[in-house]
Amino acid sequence: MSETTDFDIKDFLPYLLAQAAEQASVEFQHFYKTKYGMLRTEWRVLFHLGRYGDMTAKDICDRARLHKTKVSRAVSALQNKRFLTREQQEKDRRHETLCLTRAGLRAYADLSAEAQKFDRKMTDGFTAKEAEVLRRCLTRIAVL
Amino acid sequence: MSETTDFDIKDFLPYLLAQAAEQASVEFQHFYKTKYGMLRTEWRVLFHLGRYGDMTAKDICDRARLHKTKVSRAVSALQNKRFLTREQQEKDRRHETLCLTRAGLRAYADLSAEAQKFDRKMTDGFTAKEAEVLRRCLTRIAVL
DNA sequence: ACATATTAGTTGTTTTTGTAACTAACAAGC
DNA sequence: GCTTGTTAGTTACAAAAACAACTAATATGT
Repeated sequence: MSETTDFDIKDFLPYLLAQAAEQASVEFQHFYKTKYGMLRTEWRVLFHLGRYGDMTAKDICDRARLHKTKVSRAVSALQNKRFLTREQQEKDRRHETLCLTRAGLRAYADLSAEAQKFDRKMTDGFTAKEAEVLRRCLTRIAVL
Repeated sequence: MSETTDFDIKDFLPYLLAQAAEQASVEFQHFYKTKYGMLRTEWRVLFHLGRYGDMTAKDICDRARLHKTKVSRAVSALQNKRFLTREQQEKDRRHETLCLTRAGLRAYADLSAEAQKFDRKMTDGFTAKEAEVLRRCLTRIAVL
């Protein structure tokens, strides 16, 4: 405990990241949780399908960097909520294309709009330059 | 899906924050998990005691913004690992002062040093200005 | 053609978390 | 002094995440 001078926890980047991420997550989950009873993974799967078009569960795993079990369960949940349907591909029956239903598309449009609003509100407090640096640094740390 | 133009998921700050935090967490957990078999909350509790001195579980809850049940379990786990002891206060027997043992202090010194190294390595890729902006933005978002 | 390996996806089991209900100790009002 | 309220901390139970083992379909090597 001698040479380890004064290293405050608020100087520790992983801690700052965790706290900031947690705060943002808790605030935004209001929208998909209370309004649609969705879990975070469900919201992400919905977003991917809505934004990037129909794809298989595997595609979502790769793009969203989610584990296949998480996606599998999120897909089932979204299906139970009638937000998507599955279509088995003929040439390879292991693949199922996931398609948003009318209701799924509506939920996506709503939540996506809220997300944009939320994002704007978050960056509001910063200058354009700061927001740009923040995004760039985060993208780099996240190895996206 | 019409007016909701092109809002990429990588433009969504909560997503970026979650991915960056996850990445940092996974990388750093190597130290406390593989070396000491600790969970993240245990590492945080250990850090607080090592850095800010003996205190009660309640103090840690407040400082670290952790729920009391999480802290309670982390304290038990650290006690089982012989990293801390509890001392009931005489004037108020509800309070227990948590004290790191010799082994606990050693683990703290080690992990704290690793944390500093890790933090430096993380910010290495950025300019001083960028790192400063990043920390300031995160601190603000985390409402610390 | 057939054994072996891969791939997409699901299911089951174990950890970890979150939430609520609980105990024990103290404080305050009257 | 005794009811009521508050605080520190634990425990029990439910929700969610992590991990491993599994099925079914296809691909590959010989």
